[in-house]
Amino acid sequence: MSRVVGFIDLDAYYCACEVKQKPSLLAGKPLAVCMYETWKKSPDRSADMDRIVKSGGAGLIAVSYEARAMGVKRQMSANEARKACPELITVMVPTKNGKADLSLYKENGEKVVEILQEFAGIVEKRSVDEVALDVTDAAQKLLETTPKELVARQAVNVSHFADSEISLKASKISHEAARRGHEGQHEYTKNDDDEKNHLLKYSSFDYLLLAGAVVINNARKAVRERLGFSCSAGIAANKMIAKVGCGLHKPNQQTIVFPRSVAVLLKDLPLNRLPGLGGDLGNRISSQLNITTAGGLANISRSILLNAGFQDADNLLAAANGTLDEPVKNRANYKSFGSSKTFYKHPITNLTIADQWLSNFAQEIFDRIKNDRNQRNRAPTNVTISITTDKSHVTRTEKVHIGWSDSPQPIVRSAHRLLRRWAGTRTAHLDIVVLGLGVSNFIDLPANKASVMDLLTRNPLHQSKKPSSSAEIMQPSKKKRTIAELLYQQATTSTKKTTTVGKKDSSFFPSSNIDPEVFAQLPPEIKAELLDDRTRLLRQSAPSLGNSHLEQRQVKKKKKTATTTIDSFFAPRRPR
DNA sequence: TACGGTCACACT
DNA sequence: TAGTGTGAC
Repeated sequence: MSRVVGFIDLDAYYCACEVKQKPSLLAGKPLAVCMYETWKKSPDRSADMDRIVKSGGAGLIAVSYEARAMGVKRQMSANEARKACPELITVMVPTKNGKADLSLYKENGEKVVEILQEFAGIVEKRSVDEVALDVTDAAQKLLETTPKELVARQAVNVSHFADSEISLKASKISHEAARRGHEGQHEYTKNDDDEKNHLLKYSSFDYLLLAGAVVINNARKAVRERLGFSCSAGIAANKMIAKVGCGLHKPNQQTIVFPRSVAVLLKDLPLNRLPGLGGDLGNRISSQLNITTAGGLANISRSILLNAGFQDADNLLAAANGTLDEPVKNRANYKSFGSSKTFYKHPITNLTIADQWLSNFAQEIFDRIKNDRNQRNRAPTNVTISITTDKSHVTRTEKVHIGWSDSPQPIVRSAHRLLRRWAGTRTAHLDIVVLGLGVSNFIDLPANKASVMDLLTRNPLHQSKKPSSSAEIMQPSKKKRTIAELLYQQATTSTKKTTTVGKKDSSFFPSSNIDPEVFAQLPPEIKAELLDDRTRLLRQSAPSLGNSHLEQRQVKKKKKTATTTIDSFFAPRRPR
């Protein structure tokens, strides 16, 4: 069953966030946001401070359309950019605790998603500035209440069409040129081509797309009016084509791709503008099969693709034909949070410094967790550190119990433990060039903080088996402790006796105040987690056998055996 | 001499 | 599962 998908991309988003901070200074100006100088120690600058820098600054991470028009490119450094465009205003990214602080952009991005959720049943947050919406239902409703001719007229008034001359011209230019800006990138003005299009006969699905375009336009208008952000959009029968359509006219414009226009749109579209083919895979396809466009790929037979070693031939062809139909995911928030920093010029050499940074990261991440937890009653269960040296890039993960804990300590301790797991016996010259920390694997929490603590905490005054009222359990005989604290105590006070893990539940917490009966009733995965924590903590007190030298791997250098399939966002998971 | 900091996901 | 690698913004 065909869907109506809108793909929304916020225009020069980081710049727009900065304009929102200081409109009188920045609105309408050629503007770029640059990185802080990662190698220098300088005072933090919070989001609300004046962060305009007249010299210095690292690479650009966002460029306003005004600046793009004057030749400023994203891969420039701030100094290069000012040279190319003397009137350019460069704003440095906010910093906190000695690293970039992207919360200004993240928080605004979440507000955008909240607004968009009013307009679509299914909302997929794809990045800080991109959202895909399934607006099929909303479009249908609109058609039920409004004459279709009127809907079509409204849509035509605010939309481009993918098969207009100007759209097709935009489809032919390169990936990089599309970013630089082109003729199609100006505020919408009506053109005869689109009017002509309107005179064509619409199919019933065309009307649905037109209705979707009206919905998307309303959504964009709401974002602009309430938050001040302009955005561009594509409307099509699937996510991938909606994204391609979105790129045809920017900023602050939207483009409809009718099914009949898909082939002509893709015919001369550079191959690397197909999502997922912008990197190695696209390059390999291009060079091995001697093609440069999506249309060219569409003409290659499946067997030739397979013979050339592209196992994902079916999806590649579906992408090239515009029929790849990955549904819009119902996910409006992140699946993981992370924090990282490069130390290129001054690599981290010892555990103490690394510990400090990890603690910083943990605090930042924990702030996000608390916020997220209050809104969504969920918490992560995995902690991962990521370490890059000259020679290697590795990650190390372990389980963590956070729950409703009010302290970042569980994350800090995990991070420090993982660091040592990586470092092994080596204590000097760690040479860490990039250090990162992340949390993932969110689980839903019981809505009520008290209830979980009550469940897991034995209260000697109330041993009865009948379920206690919360009023009863809310009067603890002594201060309740978190699971982490209990486990920690357990581990550190326990003798080195060997325990058969997993054999008899009730013997596991002899000196803790977790009620064994309660523990026995816990879901198996929670049990396992607690037991894992415990054994790990016990193990921690034993001398660790450094094995980092065995774990080191050569940094991958442009292996041609990359197996990545076309953009995982768009490609259906292959059956296994 | 240096794409910064985060994301999601496929594969094994 | 934990870990590696790619791709994208």
